Amino acid sequence: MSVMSAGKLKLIQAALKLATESRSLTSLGLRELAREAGLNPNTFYRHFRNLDELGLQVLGYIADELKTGVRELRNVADTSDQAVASTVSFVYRYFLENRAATTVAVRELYGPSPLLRRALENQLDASAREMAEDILNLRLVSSRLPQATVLEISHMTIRYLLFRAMDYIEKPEQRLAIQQESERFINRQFRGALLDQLDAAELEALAASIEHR
Amino acid sequence: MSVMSAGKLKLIQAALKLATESRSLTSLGLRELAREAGLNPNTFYRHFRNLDELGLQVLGYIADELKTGVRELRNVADTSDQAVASTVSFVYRYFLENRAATTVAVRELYGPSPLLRRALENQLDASAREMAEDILNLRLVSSRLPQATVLEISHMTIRYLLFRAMDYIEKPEQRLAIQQESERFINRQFRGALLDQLDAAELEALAASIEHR
DNA sequence: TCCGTCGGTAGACAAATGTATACACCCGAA
DNA sequence: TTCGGGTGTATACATTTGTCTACCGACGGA
Repeated sequence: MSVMSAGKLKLIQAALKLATESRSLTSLGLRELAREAGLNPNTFYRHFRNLDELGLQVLGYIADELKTGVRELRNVADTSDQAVASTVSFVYRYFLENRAATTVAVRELYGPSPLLRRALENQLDASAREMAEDILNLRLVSSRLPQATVLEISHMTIRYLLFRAMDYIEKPEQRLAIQQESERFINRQFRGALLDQLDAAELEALAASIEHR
Repeated sequence: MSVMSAGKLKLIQAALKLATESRSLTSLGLRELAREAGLNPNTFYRHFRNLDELGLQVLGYIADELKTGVRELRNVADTSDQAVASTVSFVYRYFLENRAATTVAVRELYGPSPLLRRALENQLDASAREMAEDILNLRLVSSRLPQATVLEISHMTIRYLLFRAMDYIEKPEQRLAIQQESERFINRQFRGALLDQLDAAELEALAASIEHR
């Protein structure tokens, strides 16, 4: 994936552009693609067997883009006090910078091509596992929460943020609201889960801490 | 919408079928549609000006289907003790019975046509408002929760259930797990929100109730 | 120097698509 | 009975699509 001829790159970027602004990735035409890339239609065949293969390569391309973001995410969460707020802010800014990749991912996650869907699901699962690991390693939540619960909430959160990113991208005036709403989403999930785990003594301690506020 | 000639109905149902099993609604071809419906291509023009108009009418069609379900939903929640569990179960069974409409809704909610997206968003907003009303009227949650919070959680829940319905439909062996996971999702949201509202005294009461378990 | 592979182009083909015009049938109103 | 609108069909046409075969320049290794 790292070394790629100019034409192939042009085709992939053309696919991203068209998939974002007009159609779904699965319904792109070969000639339409070549036209957008400024290439001869037949050049397509030099790089891809068919349109499905192009779709997969596009997914690989955006996966690369998104992976670099997840790595940076770890650093952010590491150094931040308010991990949730800064993580949410970072994630959305990141989706915004990669709006084409984000849009394609959202559209194809439940789109018509089983191949692309599987690939995307695996990608999201991997991200959820990484997120859960980070949360556990950095002790961001009470150790009372079972690992499975943290993983489940990570799953939900990632999907939630991904879909909500579409609104974040397209409705600039709502960005702040979406960000805060997302923070509430995450906090409620973890607090609700924690509530299920606490015993009476811990609840009393919690009550005391509130009293001293 | 109620009275409709046979050919028009055939075309709409053909669109639903094709959109479910192969393509996105926005990428359907006029001839492909007529072929599936067993009609002459030109018959299309007797009922629709263009393909966008067909899309809108399909949305209206599935909105009708889904609305009847929401009404029944109220009755279920009314008579049930474990409102969350039975509601979730009902909603998923309902989506399963209307899998074509559900699939189309999921695909087009963030799809390429702004027209269809707006229409679907309005539909979901209306459902969320109805859900929030029901929750408040039936006193299903503590009155300490602000109305805005209930509405926000309703929004999130509806979107969550809608998207998760795709997996529910397509992965029969995971249905029970998805159902239980969805219940946890909803319960955590409400409990987490409640935790934010409680004062110290109420927390102690909660602790006492746990102790007596 | 030669030669093979890689990336790109040119031209051609059958097939499919959206759309226009014109024709045929049914059925209710005048 | 006649007439007109609603519904469906037949034919036709330009355009677009995917794909095939053939040609071309560049360039790296023998």
